[in-house]
Amino acid sequence: MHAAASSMLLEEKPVMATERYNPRASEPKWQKAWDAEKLFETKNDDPQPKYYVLEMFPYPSGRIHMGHVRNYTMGDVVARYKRARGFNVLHPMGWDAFGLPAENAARDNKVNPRDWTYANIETMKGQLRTMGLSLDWSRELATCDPSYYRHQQKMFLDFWKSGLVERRAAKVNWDPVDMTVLANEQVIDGKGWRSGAPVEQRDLTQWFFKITSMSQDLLDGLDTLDRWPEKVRIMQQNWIGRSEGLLLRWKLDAATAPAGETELEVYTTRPDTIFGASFMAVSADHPLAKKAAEGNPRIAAFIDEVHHMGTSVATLETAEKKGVDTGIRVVHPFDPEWTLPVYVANFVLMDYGTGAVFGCPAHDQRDLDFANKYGLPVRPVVKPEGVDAASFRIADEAYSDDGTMINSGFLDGMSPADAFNEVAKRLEGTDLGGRPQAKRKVQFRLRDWLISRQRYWGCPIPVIHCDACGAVPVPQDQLPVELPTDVTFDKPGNPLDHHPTWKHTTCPNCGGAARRDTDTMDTFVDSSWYFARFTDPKNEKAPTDLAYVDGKNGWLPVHQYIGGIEHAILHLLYSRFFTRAMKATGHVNVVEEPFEGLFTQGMVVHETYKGPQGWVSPAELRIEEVDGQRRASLLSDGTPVSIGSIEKMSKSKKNVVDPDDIIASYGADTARWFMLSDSPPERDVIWTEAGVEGAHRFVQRVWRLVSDAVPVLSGVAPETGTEGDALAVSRGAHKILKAVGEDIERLHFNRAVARLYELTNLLSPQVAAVGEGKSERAPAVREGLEFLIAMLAPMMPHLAEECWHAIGGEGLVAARPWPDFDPALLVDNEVVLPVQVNGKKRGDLTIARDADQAAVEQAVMGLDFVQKALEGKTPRKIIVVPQRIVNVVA
RNA sequence: GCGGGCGUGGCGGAACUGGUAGACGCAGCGGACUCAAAAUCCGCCGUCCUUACGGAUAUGUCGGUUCGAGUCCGACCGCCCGCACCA
Repeated sequence: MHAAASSMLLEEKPVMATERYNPRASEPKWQKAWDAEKLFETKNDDPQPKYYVLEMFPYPSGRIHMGHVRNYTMGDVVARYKRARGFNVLHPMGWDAFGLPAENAARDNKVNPRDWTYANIETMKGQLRTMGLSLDWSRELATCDPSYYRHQQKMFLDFWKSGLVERRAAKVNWDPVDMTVLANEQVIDGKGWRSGAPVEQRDLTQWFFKITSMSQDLLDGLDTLDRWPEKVRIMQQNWIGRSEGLLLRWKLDAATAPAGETELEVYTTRPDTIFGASFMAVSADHPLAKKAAEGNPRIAAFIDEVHHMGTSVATLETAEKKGVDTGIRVVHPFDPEWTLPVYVANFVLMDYGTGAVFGCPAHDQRDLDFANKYGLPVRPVVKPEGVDAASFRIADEAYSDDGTMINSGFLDGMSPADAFNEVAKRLEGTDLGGRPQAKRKVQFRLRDWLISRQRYWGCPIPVIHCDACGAVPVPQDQLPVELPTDVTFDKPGNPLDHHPTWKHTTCPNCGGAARRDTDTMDTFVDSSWYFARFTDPKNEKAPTDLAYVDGKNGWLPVHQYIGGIEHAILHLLYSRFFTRAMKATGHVNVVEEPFEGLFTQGMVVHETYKGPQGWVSPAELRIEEVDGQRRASLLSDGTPVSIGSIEKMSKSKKNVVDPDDIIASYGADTARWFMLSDSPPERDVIWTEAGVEGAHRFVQRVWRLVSDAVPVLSGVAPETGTEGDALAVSRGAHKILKAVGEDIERLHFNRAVARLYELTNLLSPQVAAVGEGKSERAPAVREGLEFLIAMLAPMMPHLAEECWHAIGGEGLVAARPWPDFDPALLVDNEVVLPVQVNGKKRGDLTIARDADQAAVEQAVMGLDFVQKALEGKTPRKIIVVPQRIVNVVA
């Protein structure tokens, strides 16, 4: 048995007497049959109830991988199942086609990004077709197509008009070699991920979507998403990061204040600890810090140091709390005699709150570290319950839990929550410079969405810059602003900017010479509305058709969205924002939440192998078992290879299995079945050769079962059994039919798979029995077999068609309804009750289903094993849980 | 550090709202068929004691609630994921 089992199977010829199922012949045949019937083309005005199932669309990188196979198989099971259940199912597919890899390919291989992308789409589409997915290809879209992005440009302009778009200066990561902005993830240890050059913080004027204007709404909306994983909702909640606090202005001590400065505004969520304050800390970018640095080289040097501190996670994590005293002092709001120093500190962020905080060392770890370093006072103002106020001390660990106020004048004895309100109330009523000294403020962590990218292969921002008129929208009739095709990638920087003519145009306003915006949109914009576009993908007039996009006869929200957990925050949050923005601008009717149900599937993982020359792919090696130990060696020359840990399939570790190879050797159904077996869908699945072979064995087993059934069941009409073995068969089949339906509804595919194994195990001997002349049960067996085929259909659709055809079924299984179970068959007249004595199981009792307490008690006491276990004692009580269990307590 | 999740046979995993722990699959072992092998079919398969019948023990560890705990509660140990100076 070796990893490259494909070659073995390819040599196999159907020479045996028993005909094996041949997926290579069957699968294309049934795919053609579905296409010919246009079975999966969805009509918007079909009267049946709508069901929209969507898997996250792929980036056209060139080839599909096993993660796609898993994702799309799950979606396909749901789609086919719901279709069988009588829904008008929308199950579309498209391409997230803009992005940097196309530009890299263009630079490295001298191919046009468009050509590269469309060639990849062709390849991948062919691969997806071999999987036998029930997709409506007539709705296919690619985000790089002007017919798609023209509408995106229109919506950008609509959003702008509605105040949801803003152009402003922002600090960005600038790679001075590549001459482009980098995303935070692309900055590694303070250096550009590709150029390796130290990244600079630059102020650039950029376009933003004002997602923060919807912070509260995006947060509240999470509560309505009860079919989302808790985990994802919590991640989004933390990302939005709501906090309630106080904006509080401290008066500067006039003797120490720089000219023209009179106050310092801070944001705090702990105004209750105001009597524990011992210093102010401002960010290096704070105006007051800049003022203080004028004429003070020490402060200027410190600010400079902070600016050059790396931005990487590692740097921030280990960075010591540092600061420098500005010499400025502020006056405490409740004690004019009490002044506190103002520091510039490296741990204060300019873009959160006001860029300034008051430090309360006793109750905040950062402040405590800072205070201990600079010898600042540490005064506890909240004490835990049961601790003496006079002796309560804080050394190295700040106290941040609840308690009672101490050392705080008029706040003493209050709870921190009451103290918060008291301080807020008093300072809201105190005048400073003609305004209340404090104001309650809800603050969010969420930042506005910076969408400008200095890239070529993205959606052009439809704006013209005129020296006289400023930033002017491109008029409707000039949309789309299309990307030029004659671009070069040999210079660093933005090819759109380098293009000799593209950016030069005239101002739509004044007619004077003007320039196009050469930035393109973040590709997350493209994926923030594709699910809406699928509802009417050919519409040339508008992004969506209001009659079909949502509302009474519309598709949205997506009923079941399936994809990777890696999109838990950005893609899903952006889509939630975008849908709200579309509603605000009239592109959807009512929907705010685009995805009603969300499922995040686990990854496909595989063992890794390492030889003397580095990582080795599974296809290059052989695995044998020697004395219970698995050993790997190279196929080529037998060199031993060490078996490493199980990790996510990746090119760098070479632990990838190509879906094409698997489908070519085992067929799509085997790959699909394996993806659904064993592992719960939300968990990682380990791809193993043994597992695939197991799945393939089952395919053949089902085929054999049907082949055996053909001669004896062909002319038999299905019927539910009423007595004897026929009844037993029907009981089993109906029970499993019910369970599998429920499992699929809950996306518990692995359990559905286990039950289908059970049904196969149940039917095999029955088909044999019919063959041996026990024909009284034939109708029941026939019915069970039809159930099996119907239930296999969403998972292994080709095999199901072939089986259905073989037993003389009419039409296509894919077009048939899901069978109904008979609830009457699910209840037995007799039940087997486990009998416990003192909580330990001692045996079983078979008794009438409706036996009452007394009857059960009497029957139980008559059992030998109960008497034996009681050892002569009299039971104190007998607990009977109807149809469940009996427990005799002695 | 904060937040979330998970610990069940050799392995992946079942076990509904507390009610027979280990469904189903993989691997393994034994047998049938075969000249032989593959494929297939039948049987066994947590651990310990016992020839067997049967018994004891067992869901990371310790304790609790309960007639009864994999499931609920508390403490601890271990692993995984997310966030991370957000005042």
